[in-house]
Amino acid sequence: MADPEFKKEYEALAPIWELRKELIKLRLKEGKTQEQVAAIMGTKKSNISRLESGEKISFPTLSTISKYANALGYKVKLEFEHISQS
Amino acid sequence: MADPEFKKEYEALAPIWELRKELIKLRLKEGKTQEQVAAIMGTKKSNISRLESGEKISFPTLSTISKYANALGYKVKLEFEHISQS
DNA sequence: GACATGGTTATCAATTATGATAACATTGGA
DNA sequence: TCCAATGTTATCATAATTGATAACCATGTC
Repeated sequence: MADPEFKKEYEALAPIWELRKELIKLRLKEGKTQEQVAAIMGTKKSNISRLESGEKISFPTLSTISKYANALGYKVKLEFEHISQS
Repeated sequence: MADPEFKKEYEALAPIWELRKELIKLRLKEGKTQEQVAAIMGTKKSNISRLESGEKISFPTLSTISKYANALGYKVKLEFEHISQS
């Protein structure tokens, strides 16, 4: 974490970890399994697993996130927060 | 719009139009050109144009949206709204 | 008119995300 | 133990996004 390159990478990925945690939380809250969500989305459970906690992190498209949310009865809302100057 | 298939397509794309409008609004608010944003993001202005208002609509990745927002001094925040049952 | 600026469009290559299948790990219950 | 359910991982094929280049349009200014 002392390595500025690594730190930058880590910080860039942080939002993805947050998102994943949210997705899982949402799914459990609605009492659904990965397989059920997959079925509604028209895909397979392995893909849901990858989306939620796959080893190789990727940046899903808005389409995927939206489909996932819809499958659980939610819709996605995007907001932009101004970063305070230092 | 009477065609249910078309209607479904349209509604699925609606969030993208919203996002695009927001991106443009944010950029203008910060007084930056597409070329300036592109430079900060490490890409070209044509790609920014496509992202903001390209003819062929696509669903950008969270990575792209995040980079764009960061280039303008913002960070992306995702929220999930429960859809009321009908 | 010539020119610079900002934005658009078309195209192709490269990268990345997604889909599908199969095998495996883990857990809990009968 | 055996079994079913749930989630994970690996792999490959397909689809989609993104990058880069170039040409173009529209506008305003000299």
